[in-house]
Amino acid sequence: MTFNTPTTTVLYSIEEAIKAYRKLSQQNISEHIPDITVDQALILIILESTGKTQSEIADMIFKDYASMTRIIKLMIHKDYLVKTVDNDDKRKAKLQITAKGSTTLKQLKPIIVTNRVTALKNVTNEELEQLFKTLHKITQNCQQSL
Amino acid sequence: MTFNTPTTTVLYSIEEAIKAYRKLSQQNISEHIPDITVDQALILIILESTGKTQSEIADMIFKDYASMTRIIKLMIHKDYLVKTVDNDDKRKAKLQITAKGSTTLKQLKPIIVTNRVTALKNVTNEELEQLFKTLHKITQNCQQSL
DNA sequence: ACAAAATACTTGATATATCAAATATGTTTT
DNA sequence: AAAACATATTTGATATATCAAGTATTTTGT
Repeated sequence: MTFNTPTTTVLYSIEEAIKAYRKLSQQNISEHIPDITVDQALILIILESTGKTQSEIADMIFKDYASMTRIIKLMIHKDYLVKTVDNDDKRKAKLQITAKGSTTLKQLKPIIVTNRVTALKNVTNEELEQLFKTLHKITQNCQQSL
Repeated sequence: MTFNTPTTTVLYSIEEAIKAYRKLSQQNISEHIPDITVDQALILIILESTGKTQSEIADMIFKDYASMTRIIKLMIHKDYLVKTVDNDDKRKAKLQITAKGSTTLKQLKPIIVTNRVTALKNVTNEELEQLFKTLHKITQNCQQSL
């Protein structure tokens, strides 16, 4: 069991890649929509297609529920969302996209597509599939030993 | 240019994998050393082998300089590090590991090795190499278009 | 029906992330 | 040598991450 420098491990490369992608994404989003973050954009997109609850969305984008509460609060304050109580289960929050949120969503989509294309330039389908597989293996390994 | 749900892209899988790994790492570290974070552990390891400045370490572990200042401040407060002014260049900070830091480092190393082994269980060398290559490509793609 | 447990979300405290502006020291220009 | 610029770090403001504890609703067990 030799001890490699942390910067030489593949887990470091994973971190590096995701940070680079986040930076690119945020920058391109901010150029057009100055007051929204990558994660807030994600939340808008998820809300558009599904009627998920706050916690379900949090799980989808790997956020803590506490963080989620605060992010949602800011999005409401910026008039991207409105929040009402779900009458079928009053514990649940019903989140809806506002008109401003809808307009923003339209602007966001092509930017996000471009970001993905940029990030995955010259990455073949085989590479992508392999990447998926290996990452999934790593994720499973980590989750199983908890 | 179709718009895929964000959760179906490989960039999502990258995020998922790194979050799972961070959670595993933090949990295993906390079991033995309750008051240190994964990143603080990394800083100790980097400081042990090199005489890097604060900013250089920040670059290595993808931290903002402002964050770095605060992390270091906490590590000093917890008696893992001491900080003095570099006499050759008084702008620079000289960081040194304390006795407590040294002891902690000894405890940390096997934990970190185990975490890596756990995360990469059943991942072949070919897969690892391929993973490195593809991630590097993605990182380059993102950085070049900034 | 009622207490206990579970679920969905919130709040508080503290750490970290990020951007912009500030400070202090070094280097270069003229 | 003074001004202009560059580098290393810090500080302030705000957002987010994380853990623990709290509140408000269901749901379950008996």
